[in-house]
Amino acid sequence: MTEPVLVAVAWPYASAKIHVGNITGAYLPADILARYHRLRGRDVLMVSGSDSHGTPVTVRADEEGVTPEEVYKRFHKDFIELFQRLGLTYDLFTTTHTSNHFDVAAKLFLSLKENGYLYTETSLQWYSLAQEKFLPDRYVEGTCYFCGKSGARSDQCDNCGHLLEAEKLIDPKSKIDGSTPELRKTTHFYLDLEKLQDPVADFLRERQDFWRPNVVKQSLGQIETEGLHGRAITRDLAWGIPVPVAGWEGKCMYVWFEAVIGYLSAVVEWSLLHGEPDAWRHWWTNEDSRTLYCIGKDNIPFHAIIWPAELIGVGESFDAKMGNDQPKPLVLPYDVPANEFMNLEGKKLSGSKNWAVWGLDFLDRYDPDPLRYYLTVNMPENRDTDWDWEEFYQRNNNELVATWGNLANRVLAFAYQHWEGQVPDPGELREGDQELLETIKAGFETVKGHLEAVKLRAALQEAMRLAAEVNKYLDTSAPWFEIKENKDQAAKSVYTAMQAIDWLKLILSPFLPHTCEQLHGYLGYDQPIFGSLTTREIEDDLSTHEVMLYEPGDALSAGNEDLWVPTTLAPGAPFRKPAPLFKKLDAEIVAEERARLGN
RNA sequence: GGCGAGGUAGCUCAAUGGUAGAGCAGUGGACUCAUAAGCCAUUGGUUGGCGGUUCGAAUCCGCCCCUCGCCA
Repeated sequence: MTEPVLVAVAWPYASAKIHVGNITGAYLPADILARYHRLRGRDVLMVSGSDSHGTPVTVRADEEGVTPEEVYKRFHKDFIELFQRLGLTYDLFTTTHTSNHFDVAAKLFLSLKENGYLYTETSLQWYSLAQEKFLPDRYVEGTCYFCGKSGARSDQCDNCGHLLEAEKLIDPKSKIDGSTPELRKTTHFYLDLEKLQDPVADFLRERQDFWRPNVVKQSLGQIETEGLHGRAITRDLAWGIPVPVAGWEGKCMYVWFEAVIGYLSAVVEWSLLHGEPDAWRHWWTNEDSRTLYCIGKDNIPFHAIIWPAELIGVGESFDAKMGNDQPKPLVLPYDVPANEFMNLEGKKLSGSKNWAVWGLDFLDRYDPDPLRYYLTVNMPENRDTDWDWEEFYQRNNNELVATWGNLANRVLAFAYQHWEGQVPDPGELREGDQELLETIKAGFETVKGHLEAVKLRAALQEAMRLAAEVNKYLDTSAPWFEIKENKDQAAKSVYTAMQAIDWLKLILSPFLPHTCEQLHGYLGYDQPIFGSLTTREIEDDLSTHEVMLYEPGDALSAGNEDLWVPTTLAPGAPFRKPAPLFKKLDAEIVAEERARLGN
């Protein structure tokens, strides 16, 4: 066992399709990091799942006349298909609707309760007489008593911006069926964030030097100016995890409280599926464990404040409930590299207006690596970015195809033709050859530095810059001239370029896994770099659920060896006939794709 | 309203008090192994606005404008 790295990825909510903004915001950066750490030989576990509970799922189910379970499963199935096709190496992609997650969430809830971090409070909530259930604030609309505008939510008027007191709202109506709700008293559990404020602030201050400023400053700023206040963690709702306390039947844990617990429960489920029930402790109770949370900026407070607060409040109690005699506390987040948002052609993404590029739809027309490339060079790491079809087209053709794909193809095709599928023997390398190789070798260090700091754009740009260096080298040495005069000299040039490509293949593989694997095969390797993704149907006490699993298999990265090093390409070794790695796109796709938007 | 992030070349971004840079696009050139790809050269900026501190400000301070997120 080596250094544990837990890549914890945002849980997609199971009532909306996934678009490119979701992918670049959280899922893709997670996979790039996971694959990088796999290459480093670390014990990587990347987990997530469908966030399957809560009111929006039940509302959709009612509209369609099906059960909430059917709704979540439909979206869940699509998530798995998308992630599999994109090559996102989730060691486990599961769902919150499993008996394991229910059990872990209950243990966590009870740990917080026993440790004195939960309290109860009674408040007034809207109750639908027609549906015989409570309604969340955002499902009740009425007329604003400040500006007189109709369509105001019961807690806030979007027109004038005033916060509203529910009982003063004029003519309240249920958004679901138009009936008139009434206010009723209800009691809920609250997480005592006030009590946890100081340790959470300390936790943030310890990390403020290396966390992204928008994550840490926002969180600390809020604590220092307003302080933290208790938040309700239960709801009057049937679709979710029952509150594990006698007399609380009919109430469930609130989704934002329960879904983040998935980062823990998914690791427990992975351990159970692999027949090592205690394995989860390697990532969760090991002080050397590094946990990285890949999320979008809308989720910052949950991951930088509330989830750490839950973990601090739980202390050693969860481990004790899992049956360990010498229980340890749970590991707090090492980093929360939250991304900003991606817009589309200058406007905010909107699912309801179909102003979006949907993941599965994209993959029906294009390959996964061009998507991964464009989403990485344009990743919203520091600010909001824009998906622009013209730019996608340009970057695909001018960068991915021209700089990198063409480099690999021109060198391997030339070598295959003139050396009959064997790596040329260069003999002694010339000064210029060695210089190029030193330049590319240095890339292992610079790209590593960027990846460790979670600067994925910079890492990929550096790798592409190195590919351009090889193109320059080829222009200078010009093996197509050398071969006419002296094949031995050409062998030196071609070998040097092949060696550089072999290294760049590894450096680029976290970003472009499909085509790098392909290139890896052309270069003559039989053992793949990475493992593969499979799905399985799991049956438990609650239901059945589909999971996606990453299986390292016999891949090079399956072991604990650090592969992030320049290896030597053996002269004389056989390699395979190459083919282009990427497709050049037609300029017409820009207009075609733009025409699809907003319909 | 409060807490934050961002605003630099046509586009995407870099530059933490010391001559504003890179990639792409644009323009010009020589070449041909390669997906008409690659290479060399080059045009292009009132750093959102106003004011202040400083010998010197994209950078520090104040006010304002715009975009985005969270909270109330």
